[in-house]
Amino acid sequence: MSSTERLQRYVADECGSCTDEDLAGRLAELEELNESVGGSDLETDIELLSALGNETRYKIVRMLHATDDDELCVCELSPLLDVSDSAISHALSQLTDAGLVTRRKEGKWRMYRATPRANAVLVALDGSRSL
Amino acid sequence: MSSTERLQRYVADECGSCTDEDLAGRLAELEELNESVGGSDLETDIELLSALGNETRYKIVRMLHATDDDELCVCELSPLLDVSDSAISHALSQLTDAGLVTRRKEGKWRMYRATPRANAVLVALDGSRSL
DNA sequence: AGAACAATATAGCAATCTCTCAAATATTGT
DNA sequence: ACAATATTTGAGAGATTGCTATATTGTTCT
Repeated sequence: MSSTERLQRYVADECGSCTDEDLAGRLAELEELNESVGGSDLETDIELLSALGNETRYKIVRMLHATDDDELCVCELSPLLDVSDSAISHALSQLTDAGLVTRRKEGKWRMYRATPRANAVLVALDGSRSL
Repeated sequence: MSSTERLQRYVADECGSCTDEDLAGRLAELEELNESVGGSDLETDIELLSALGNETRYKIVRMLHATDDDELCVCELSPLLDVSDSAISHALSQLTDAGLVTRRKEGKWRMYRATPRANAVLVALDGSRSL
């Protein structure tokens, strides 16, 4: 069974009396929808979301977002996260790749900071909780 | 090596001349930070983010967000996603659990709709892309 | 230069995820 | 009731993830 056969049945169902042009129009609409979604930002967004969608990484970004000092070093994150330093470093690396944090050298310490985009997403999460 | 030893060295480093009270204060600050992060919304947020952080599911929510009709049925999503109907159904189920979509029966068709929260997160992603 | 230390990179393993296939459920039309 | 159809559910295979342990890099201090 072709995938579009069911769709045609559905459109016909919905539309009641519907010409073939209507069907074609609906198919074109859906195709357009599909193209609008498959934009170049898709991969970037998914990388961001899946990076944030993990307890260790989410907590890190939350802490960076919430701290008064704007930035924290690994040595400050470590005592608050029940994973190894190695895991924290991995997490920070992935968060950096995803555009959620930035890194700065300070002597032998590395300072991490949440990006504006990370802050925007967290604010949206907080603001949409009661919707 | 205790985890807090390194932190104490760091705080001492940063602070220059620092009393033990200062060290204790900083530790208390970090502990407070940690508690503020570990709130009850943590699991919900992570479920939402990891649900969105997958190509199939992200595309579904994007399409539901973008469509003029506000809702779509599986038969409309199917032709646009290179996975089986079964996979789409699994994806929709997970998105429902995560609070990103809602379901409505319409005869033998099931209509899906993005939730306000899903829309808010997508808007935040779009709005923060250029930051 | 060498020791100590902060952080990162590599390797490997266990757990989880994501898909497909097959079977089940629910609804409509005959 | 039966057949057809739309979707869901359950099971299982292969890919991916997330961690730890170990080795390595880069920095500071003596």
